[in-house]
Amino acid sequence: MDEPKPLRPTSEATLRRLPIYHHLLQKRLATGIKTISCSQIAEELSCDATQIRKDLAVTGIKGRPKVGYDLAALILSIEIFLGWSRVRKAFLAGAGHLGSALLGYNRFHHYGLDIVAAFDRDPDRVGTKVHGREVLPINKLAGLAKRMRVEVGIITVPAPVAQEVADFMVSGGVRAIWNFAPTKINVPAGVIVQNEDLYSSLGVLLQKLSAAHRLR
Amino acid sequence: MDEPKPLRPTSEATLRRLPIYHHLLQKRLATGIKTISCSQIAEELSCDATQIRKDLAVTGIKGRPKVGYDLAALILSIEIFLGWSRVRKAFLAGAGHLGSALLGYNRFHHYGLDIVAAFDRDPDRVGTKVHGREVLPINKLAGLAKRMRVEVGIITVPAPVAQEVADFMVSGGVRAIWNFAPTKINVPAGVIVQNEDLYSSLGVLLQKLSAAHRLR
DNA sequence: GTAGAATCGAGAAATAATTCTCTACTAACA
DNA sequence: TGTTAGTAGAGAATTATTTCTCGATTCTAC
Repeated sequence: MDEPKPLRPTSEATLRRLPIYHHLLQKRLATGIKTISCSQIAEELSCDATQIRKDLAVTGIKGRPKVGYDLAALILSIEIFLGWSRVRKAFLAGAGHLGSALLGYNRFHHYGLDIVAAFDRDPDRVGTKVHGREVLPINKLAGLAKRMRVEVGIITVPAPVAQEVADFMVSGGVRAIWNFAPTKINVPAGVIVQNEDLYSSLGVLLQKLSAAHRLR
Repeated sequence: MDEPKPLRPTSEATLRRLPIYHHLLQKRLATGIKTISCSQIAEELSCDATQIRKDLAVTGIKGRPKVGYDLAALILSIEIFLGWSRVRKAFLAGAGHLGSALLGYNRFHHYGLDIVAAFDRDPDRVGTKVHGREVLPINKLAGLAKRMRVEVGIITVPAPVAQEVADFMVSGGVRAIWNFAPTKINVPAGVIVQNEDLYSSLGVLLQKLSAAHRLR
């Protein structure tokens, strides 16, 4: 079980598809089947079988001709590759609507993430509980992150204060930031930022809708 | 002001970047400046100026050498291209944590979307109000969508019921679906689906974090 | 005016991603 | 014990995307 040693990092497109396969595979595992082939996955997701084969290859899994992959082994292989097998502690900053929704996702720990505390600047929110986690004042974030060795930060504050919050996280030793604020945040080299801009998705959706209108 | 006539549809990568430029441009507009160049945007977002120039070109905007683009015109050009200038009605299905959070976004109508009603299957939720919108029973969705000429559907229900909800939306004449459920939904040709899988984003983030660990 | 610096825009080159093709292997079946 | 059909895996070909290069344009300063 030697780790794949990628000279170049895996492409973002592949990384985004792996969780989609994972969802499907788990659904299939529940039905009791033991193996699955790329052609079957491709059929189900209406995409190309070769692409799936290449995607799965990055996780280091080996399949057998005429049979496919061992389902349980494949799921595990994806989980290990994506880093879901080791649960990492996360702090969430911004206990508004979206932040609360994320705190309500109680399956994140199956996907490698444990949101251990929430932070907010609003004194009315501080001290309340959201889905079982107490909301702490934002100025405690950096110190606590360092003490608790928190690796991941989640930003759900408004855009104008996102950079400030990111700076707190970085100074607390956070190594990866999941940024839901629609703004660029600057971090030192080595800190990973994953932007999650709802307006970008909405833009894609509505542009396609507009383009479809235009064609008729 | 002739529309750009793309032989091929604009790439998803470009569509995703346009809203990011839009955010920055609006921030700059507030400072009172009148024009902006690709090099300035590139500097701010730490990316390539040529890429920005090509991205902006798809909207049909024209710039002037040595000056750049007229800021207000550029913002408008992006908004028109993305379909944000015409507000479309949307129904949201699934008034749970995430659904409520989306209903709380009160700026969507600036981005071409007006969520006019929410639907849910849970009788305890039906009849309550979430951020000013009454929650209606899911079996009314299709009929109302047709009557109100709703064009967009937002799915924030659990994965196992996502397909069923999508079918309701399609039968109600919805032409584009924003799917937050981590599962594939099947729709007839011509209906646009934009998947928004949080677990995919999380996968990207955590894999990069794991890979960074492995390198040390 | 004229020179120089900055920028757009278009096409070429380089890079990355996807899809195609072929070979070798495995299981089921006659 | 062949024979056949289905599949993984590797590499080639194709396609898409990003980056580079260069000429044309326009503003600023002298």
